[in-house]
Amino acid sequence: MATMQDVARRAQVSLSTVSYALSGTRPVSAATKARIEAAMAELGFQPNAMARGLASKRSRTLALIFPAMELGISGTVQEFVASAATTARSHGYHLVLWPFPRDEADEVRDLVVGGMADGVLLMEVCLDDVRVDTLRAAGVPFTMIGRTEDPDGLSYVDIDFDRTTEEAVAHLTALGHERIGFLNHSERSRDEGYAPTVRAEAGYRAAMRRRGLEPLAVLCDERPAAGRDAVAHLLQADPGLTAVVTMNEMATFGATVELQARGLRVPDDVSVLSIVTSPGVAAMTNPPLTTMHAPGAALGRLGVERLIAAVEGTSPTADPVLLPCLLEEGESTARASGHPPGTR
Amino acid sequence: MATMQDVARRAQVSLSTVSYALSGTRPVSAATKARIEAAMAELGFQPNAMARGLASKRSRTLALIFPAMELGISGTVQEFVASAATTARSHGYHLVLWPFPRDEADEVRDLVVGGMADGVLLMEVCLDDVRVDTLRAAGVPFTMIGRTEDPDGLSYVDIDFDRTTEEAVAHLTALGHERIGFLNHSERSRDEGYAPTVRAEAGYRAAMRRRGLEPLAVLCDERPAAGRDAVAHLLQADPGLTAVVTMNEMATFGATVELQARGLRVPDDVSVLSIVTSPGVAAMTNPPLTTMHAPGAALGRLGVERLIAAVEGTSPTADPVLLPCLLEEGESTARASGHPPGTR
DNA sequence: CAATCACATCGAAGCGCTTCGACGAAGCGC
DNA sequence: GCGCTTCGTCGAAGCGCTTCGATGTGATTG
Repeated sequence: MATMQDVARRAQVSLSTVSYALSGTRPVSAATKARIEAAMAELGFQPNAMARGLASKRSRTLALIFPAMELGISGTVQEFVASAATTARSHGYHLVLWPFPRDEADEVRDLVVGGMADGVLLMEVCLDDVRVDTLRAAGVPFTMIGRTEDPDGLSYVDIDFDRTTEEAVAHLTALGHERIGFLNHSERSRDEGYAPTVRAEAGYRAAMRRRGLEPLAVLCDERPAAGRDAVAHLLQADPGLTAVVTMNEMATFGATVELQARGLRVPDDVSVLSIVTSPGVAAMTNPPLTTMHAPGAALGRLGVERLIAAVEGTSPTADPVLLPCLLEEGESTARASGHPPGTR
Repeated sequence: MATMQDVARRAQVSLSTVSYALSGTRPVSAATKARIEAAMAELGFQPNAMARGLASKRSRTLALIFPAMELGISGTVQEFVASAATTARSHGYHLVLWPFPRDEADEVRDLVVGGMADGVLLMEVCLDDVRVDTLRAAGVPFTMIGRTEDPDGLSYVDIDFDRTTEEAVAHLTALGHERIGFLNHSERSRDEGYAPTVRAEAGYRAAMRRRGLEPLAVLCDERPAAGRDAVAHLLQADPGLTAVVTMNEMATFGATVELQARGLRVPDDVSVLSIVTSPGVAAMTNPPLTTMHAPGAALGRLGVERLIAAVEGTSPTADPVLLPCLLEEGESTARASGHPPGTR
């Protein structure tokens, strides 16, 4: 490959001038710059990332750590990745996804210590996450997507589960619903400290209590069949249920089927509101779901911006961000039917 | 951070000896090596990847290019990634996922030209893929997951669609089925040159014809509702259908529902065989699907091994690999019912 | 018109590592 | 006891870039 030296010779300037022309670090006259650019084009010059990284002590690469093997990659994550990659690029960074099991915190740290990445975006953060401690101890710049139990002083972006569940319940009560169930993620996810499972249920319970309503929540595996069972449980606990908030896409598929199998029409008899939903999921059921979809793209952009701020050490520490999911009207929620509760 | 020079001083050896101790390129006495290792541990030494890369002209990184924003990341891809990452690591490489839209072939090339990666794993290769031409022209080592229309001379690993569809049809005919439909991916995927859509249908048709059976295939969007419509079409075209081979997970969910909605029991009246399936999908329907699941893990391992061979230039060009999907008995296929065709 | 000042450019010193040739000290056969 | 090889180690030369201080050149000023 052509080196900068080759370009310099060809453009009849010194090596350093080529560097300045490329980086804009110092002024270069228009004529010189034009010659340099011509030389680069003729030689098909491509700067060597390693040499650049060694000299500048920056790789201009951000590592998005994702535990590929452990949890599914949902549509939300895709929106997130696409937006994060675009944002990184517009700031002159590469965004790469680096697969690491959650327990390999040291390896993640060494990526940055060894100079392969300038900073780390941590996905699937759980309430108590070793990686956070390791990275903090090593002074590695990082931003969490999600947050630990006590994220004070850390850089993060996350879904605002309190507000999302509050708005979900508000949407349903505005339609006259009072007996509203909650279909959560799995018990396993909760036991592993998966934060959404915990935070969303807490938010839902609070939202119900604030209105003097009785919360009714079930955990449920991420399978359609489990969703059917979960609906059965909910209806057994309260046969007068008129609405369900779900935060479990696979289970939601089963849930709507089970409701219909029991002769309960959606939304005429029971409303279904799917929260923290991936794009495209709404269209997958019949009727199309009313959803509150996760702000994946916004989180991707904001997460990268925060990480870059941390890497470049410009802003002291940008404030954390909490974004609610956004309501998107489908056809699975409607005004509560007139049935007095429990008489159906 | 501590440098190799620091380690050398502390261990009272020269810099080069440290390097040899670390790489094993030249023999180092046990005593010296022990001192060096102690020094490294005390200093928390972590070699600088950029310096190493600059000096050795190798990044020891492989880039898995994936068009994140365009197609979903299925369970198969996850198996694939996990296995590829593990294999890469066991050979001393990092595997990173690099999100690039399919049309940014130049950027992909520049990753390697610029030294950020030593080679490229190309996912979601379609029949006519610009990236392949660009990479080949630049002499960049790469291996395809999938293959172009005419992949001669290129390094690739792929699903053996001919054998998979042949075995799918064989499985069903062995059960006495003769009227077997095929539920394919979407028309859009075919128009974009998505290879599986084309190859699987061709394989299915050939397998049917070999047996003197009439093929009946439909394209179908990747949504459950579309799967329901597709089944309706198939049954309209041949009301005597007793089995369906599906290669479209989302549509398969809808397909089983539609069959049951029409009073056709699975598998008693109609068998469903889902091919090129992700792990875990089988359990998502009722009854659990009989599947032929995609050999994601094997492809990941083999793909990385081939790429490393190309990068290191050891083997001339490892032979391409084609692997069939593996049959996994579920409860959605059974012996054809006794109905004379069309009399149901 | 000498002193001053931007501006554009250059040369050289690293960044932290790999790798090559060289070299001293043993160990060997004869 | 001599040359010879082998083993373990060292010093130095880069890899291709960024960046700092220095320098030359006109234009600007009192």
